[in-house]
Amino acid sequence: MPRHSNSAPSAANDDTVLDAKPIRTLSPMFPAPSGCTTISSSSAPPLVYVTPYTTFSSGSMPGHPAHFTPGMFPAFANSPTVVPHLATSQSDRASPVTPVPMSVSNGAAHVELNSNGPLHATPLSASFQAPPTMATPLNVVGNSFTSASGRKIKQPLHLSGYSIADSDKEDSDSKRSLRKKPKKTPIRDIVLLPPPQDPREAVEMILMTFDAIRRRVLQMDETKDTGKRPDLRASGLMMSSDMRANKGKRIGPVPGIEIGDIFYFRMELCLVGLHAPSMGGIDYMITTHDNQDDPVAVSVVSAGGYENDDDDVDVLVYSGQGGNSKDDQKLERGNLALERSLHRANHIRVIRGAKDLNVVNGRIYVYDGLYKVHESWVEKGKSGFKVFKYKFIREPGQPDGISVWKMTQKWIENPSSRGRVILPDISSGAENVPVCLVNDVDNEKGPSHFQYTTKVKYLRPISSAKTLQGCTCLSVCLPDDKNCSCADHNGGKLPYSSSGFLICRKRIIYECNACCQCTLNCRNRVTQKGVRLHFEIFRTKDRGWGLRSWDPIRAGTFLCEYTGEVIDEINTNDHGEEDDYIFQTSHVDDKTLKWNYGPELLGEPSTETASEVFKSFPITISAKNMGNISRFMNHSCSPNVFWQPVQHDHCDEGYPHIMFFAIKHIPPMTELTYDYGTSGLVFGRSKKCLCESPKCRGYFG
DNA sequence: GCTCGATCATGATT
DNA sequence: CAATCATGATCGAG
Repeated sequence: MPRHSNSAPSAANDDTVLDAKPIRTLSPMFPAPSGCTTISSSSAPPLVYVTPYTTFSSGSMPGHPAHFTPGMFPAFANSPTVVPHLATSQSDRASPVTPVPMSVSNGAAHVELNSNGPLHATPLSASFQAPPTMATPLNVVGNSFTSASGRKIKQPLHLSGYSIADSDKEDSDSKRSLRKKPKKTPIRDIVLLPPPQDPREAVEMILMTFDAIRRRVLQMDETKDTGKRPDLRASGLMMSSDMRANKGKRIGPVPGIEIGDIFYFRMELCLVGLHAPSMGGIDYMITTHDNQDDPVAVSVVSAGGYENDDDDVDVLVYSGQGGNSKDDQKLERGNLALERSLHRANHIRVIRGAKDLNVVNGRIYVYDGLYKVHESWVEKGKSGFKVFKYKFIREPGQPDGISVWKMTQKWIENPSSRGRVILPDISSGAENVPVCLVNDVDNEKGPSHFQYTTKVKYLRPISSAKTLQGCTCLSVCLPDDKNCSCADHNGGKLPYSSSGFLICRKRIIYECNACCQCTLNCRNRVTQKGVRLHFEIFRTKDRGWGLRSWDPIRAGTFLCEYTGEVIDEINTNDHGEEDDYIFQTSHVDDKTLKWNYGPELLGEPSTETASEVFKSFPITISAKNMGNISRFMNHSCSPNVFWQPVQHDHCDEGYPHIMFFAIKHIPPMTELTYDYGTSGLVFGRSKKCLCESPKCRGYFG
């Protein structure tokens, strides 16, 4: 039961209108009886929400300094042309084919209505008020707003290498010179990628780019004392380039974000429009109601920083902000917004923090869907000061969120608690971690027989003119060691972060080998140590068996190797059936290419062009008769896994190890898929694709 | 040598 | 603007 179907909209996304039935009084906060709430009839207005996919009124979209053209970015040279879908309504623009900046194309303009008339959504610090006409959507993303907000812009890292000839006239010098505030980073120096039409694609691209920059900054900064916080460096660069999705606050679901999505940094939540404050736990917006400002909460992050109990997955008791155990909390800011949300009964997004021991800081954020505040009260905290408490209850009918995470955590602690198990370890102890075989779907008893192997079986002894060479690093290879020949071999830098995440896709990664002086603890030995995650082979609805993980997986994490028999040619069996377990390096998809993006945004020239990096290798592997968990990984045109050639025990560069890594953060229990690619003109070998991706090519293999 | 908490300094956003 | 359920580094305990 994968929760993330590529095509099926979640129940929450259909939720365009807030239900008006919960009626509550404006129960006074002071004094409040501890632990109880007053419910009585009320005239509290229902809050109706219109999805942000309303059309833009002509001219409401401000001029945007960032232009891109298809093909400007190398890897998009053969991508479909970006459709300038606002061109018709933007006929007064200088250029009729100005593509839409990402943050605007995702539809940040929205309006809220209630039975009493329009309820205008106004950003907190917006200095303008839109005319209160019902028909006009209020655009909260205007450039004038963002520029006038006066936020401190950090100069980005050196940006060069690309230029955009087309400079905007709207943001003229005269306009700019009037402003005293620090001006926004000139975006024209950065090439923005075309915003994908699909909101999910847009969100994924933002997160992927963020993490690519973050990893690269981390790698660069390791040798210096300066420059901490790669997450902030990456997000600052992206924010100043307006590379973000779903800008502008909104109530309810965020396009492209699905329940269960996981995040590793608060800034990721900000970049995709899920939760704006970089530290604050409560995000709220000012609405107007009866000509009065009325704050309502839109999202909260429950990261366990306050004294909360978290036993029930559908209930969240959230503490108000402020006080800091040194003072009474006050009914202001977020606390006031939550109180107002109680009465307005609007949906609030909840992002739950959870412990993940695979991560250094041990924290992960899970989007858990929409909740409503059902009660509030005041109690004395441990320090004796007043603390606001808000009881959130999860709206029914939504896909499982944090409950999936809690379930898999239990299984990891005690694998026997996993039900519907056919085989507790399909590898029979060959892998470091047992691999469950399960079937939640039908009565199939398991895949047909094969020999489980963690090693590749070569046709003949691997021959190479060169012999293995090793580094002379003692103990472990260090990032600043100029004498490390292995770092040298990888282009001067160690290819993995200190915690073992791949930093950038390369044609081949060279890990330390048997000839190296360093120990097995060396960070340049990742894939050679084998499987680290809790995988399970599971029965899919309609695609046979598949692979997924109990652990949440961070982008860049090594998953497993494609093992099997190296073969010369693809054989059919006695019955003329094709070998369904072939791996070839024939095709690399867009998303894998994009994985390397980011360093370009840092001003680094692309060192290797796509054609060099992704030139195919002669190796063909069949996992039909023998193999490992990789043989169960299905194809998808929107994959979450890619392959990366790695060398660590021989030098024959035509026959590298094929290692799989996570493209993006992958929630537990999400099916792992990679792009099988197309073997070109081999008719008859193509199979109908069932991946349900909006970008599905329709066939593969 | 580790892991785990507590504490601290430095933060970006609205 | 100042407040904020971040981060990562550092230090000490176990």
